[in-house]
Amino acid sequence: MSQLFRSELMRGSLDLMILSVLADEPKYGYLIQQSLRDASEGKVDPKAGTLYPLLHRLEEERLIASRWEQETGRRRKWYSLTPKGKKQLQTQAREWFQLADCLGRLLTPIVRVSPEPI
Amino acid sequence: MSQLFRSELMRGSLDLMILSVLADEPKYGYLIQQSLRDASEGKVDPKAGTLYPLLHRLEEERLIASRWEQETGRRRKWYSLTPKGKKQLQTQAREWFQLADCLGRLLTPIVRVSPEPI
DNA sequence: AACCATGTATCGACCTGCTATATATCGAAC
DNA sequence: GTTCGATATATAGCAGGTCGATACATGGTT
Repeated sequence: MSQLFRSELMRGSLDLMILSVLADEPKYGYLIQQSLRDASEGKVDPKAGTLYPLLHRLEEERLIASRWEQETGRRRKWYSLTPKGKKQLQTQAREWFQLADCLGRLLTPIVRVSPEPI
Repeated sequence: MSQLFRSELMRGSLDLMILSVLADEPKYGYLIQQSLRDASEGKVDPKAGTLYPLLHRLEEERLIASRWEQETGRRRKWYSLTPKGKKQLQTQAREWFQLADCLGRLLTPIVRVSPEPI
């Protein structure tokens, strides 16, 4: 079964993941949590105590905007990317790919020597 | 010119980078710093206040071992991977590639839409 | 002699994710 | 009809890592 990533490994990537799952359409917190879990096959699963403060921080930075909705009786806070957020997503995504390149180059000879045991 | 990565983005990856540059041969702190800077084209450049506490922590966890040497009059503390450290390097490297896969899948449609401007 | 790169080390500040806890609604099972 | 689990948002306090600033010392160059 897929294991959770160490939280320390994801630090600094989580906000990027949030922005990316909001790229297509607005989502509310609980749905964002599910989207991440689904997209990562269960390996990324931020707890509520992690997710909501992060959303508040992103909103404070004007990268996302929120709106309360009450369609079916249950109140939900829908988050969407602002133009600034879309720009930030592009920038951070490119930065992340560059870091991935660097680490990939560092690590490739290492895992090549000893492949993962089944 | 190449820019430094945000420190938050590298959190949780830096110890992995340290282990990887020690994979081939022992190095002392200052040399580790240079190795990372060279391997990353200047994008990864941990400060002394970051590097040395990290090395002490890795040593405390028995992932690396140290030995003072004074060949040319200048005292240097040489660090080398322990067997436990080699194992940890393998494990963390594979974990990192998995995370890279996840984020890659999340981000690929985003950067594909708007490629990096020259 | 002054300066700079080298070399190791510690401290407090800051940021971010965690656990634990709180509140509330909805649908299903009993 | 009420108990329970999933849904849904929120806050407080804690843990851990990177930073800048600072300190000290050596070697080579000018």
